[in-house]
Amino acid sequence: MKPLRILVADDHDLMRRGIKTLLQTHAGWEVCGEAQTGREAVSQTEELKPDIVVLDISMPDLNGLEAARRIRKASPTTEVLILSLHFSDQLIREIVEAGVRGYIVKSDSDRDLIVAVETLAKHKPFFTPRATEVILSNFNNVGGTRVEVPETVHERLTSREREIVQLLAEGKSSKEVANSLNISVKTAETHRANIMRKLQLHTVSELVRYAVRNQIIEA
Amino acid sequence: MKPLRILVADDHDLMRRGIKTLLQTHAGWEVCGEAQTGREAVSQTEELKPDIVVLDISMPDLNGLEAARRIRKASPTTEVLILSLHFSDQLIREIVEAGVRGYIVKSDSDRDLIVAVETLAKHKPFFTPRATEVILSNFNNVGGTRVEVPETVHERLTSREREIVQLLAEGKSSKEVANSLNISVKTAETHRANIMRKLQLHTVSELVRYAVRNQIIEA
DNA sequence: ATGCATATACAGCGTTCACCTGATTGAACG
DNA sequence: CGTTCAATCAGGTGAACGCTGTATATGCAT
Repeated sequence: MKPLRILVADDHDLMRRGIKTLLQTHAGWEVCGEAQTGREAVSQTEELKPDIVVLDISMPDLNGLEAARRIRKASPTTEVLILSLHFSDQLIREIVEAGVRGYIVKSDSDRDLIVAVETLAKHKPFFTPRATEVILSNFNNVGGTRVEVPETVHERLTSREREIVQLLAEGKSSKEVANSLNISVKTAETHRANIMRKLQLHTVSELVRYAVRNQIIEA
Repeated sequence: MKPLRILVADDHDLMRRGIKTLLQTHAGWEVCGEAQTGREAVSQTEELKPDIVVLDISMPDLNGLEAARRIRKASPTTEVLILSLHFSDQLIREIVEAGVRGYIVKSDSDRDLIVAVETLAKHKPFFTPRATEVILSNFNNVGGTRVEVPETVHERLTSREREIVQLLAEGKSSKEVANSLNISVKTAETHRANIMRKLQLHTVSELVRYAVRNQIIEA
């Protein structure tokens, strides 16, 4: 039984070493190389031909997403596991399009990392339930008129809803939104509820942070 | 020779496990506990009385900076090592003021972590050259003309209030804050009102943006 | 020691808001 | 011509919120 060979790419030394140590405690797994940038990850992959590449998304020189695209193109049998700091709908969509078949965030447990690598070793995809939800909701849109622009979940909002997202994120109550738009409070509340459901948010706080991340408003 | 006892606090499971593994490979060091939030870190510190606490700066419930303040106050002989994702001048000033004597960023090498812990174990401060520069430049300014105080209104909040700011910004209602802190809803509401008055804010939205700007929470 | 300010904690009361479960209209689309 | 969806609106309920006022402990300066 030859060992499973893994390449670890993360610009944070501490993180990289931690992941390396974690993986190496697993019997039959070997960390065959390390990289600190996306560019290094690509060249190391070509050189070492690992079975699996663990890629942090935020790396200098060449980010993890672009690195993943090149790795998948140059070496389609190499599986890629993307690590990101925060959960991101947009990112999931992009990595799936890039042919990546594994995604976890750093707050996921170390068990998830192990299971993800195990799964990818069998050339099967691994996504956490939360990520799967995003992929599924996106899958539903594929049948329709697909524009070439990668749309975020944000695009699924109607124009009216996007308008209201901003007002809410700016701190307006439903009543104030209603006054601003000359509609009834009830209508504003319905829009608000629809927005929250579509974006899977539950509090104003989350809405504000969403709006800041998506540059709808500034912090 | 009794072992050096270390508490590791980081909300990212992978990171925490990585750090733990790294530290434990060092002879004579023992990770006596782990925490996922600042609040856990404080209570674990009081309970376990570790020699050193390694604190990630961005944690839910109670951030690393505020946790450090409390740890230093409650247990002055316990050394604190702050871990942050990105280098930040402002953060360095704040942690130094909080009596923290060690600071590294996650892109520093694992050697730095080891050396930092070694140094703190001798109750000596550890800062990377880059951090030292910031501290020095700040020291120089103290005597001279201190260019406009970037001191936020934040300073005027009490420790309890800062704690509540974070919970509110994370999306908790007054009721949930009350439950988290085991106080009555009325008290939570009073704190909330005092915070809003002191910071001259009027909506949750403004509070969230304030918290994001001041790195109390992340967007 | 004796005030005085402050941090922390709590309550009543009235207003407002958010959330839930509905409905209706009109436009687009095949 | 039926379906889907965007946009509009309502009633009812429970919770949140703002305001005013109180209580206790602590620390600090006079």
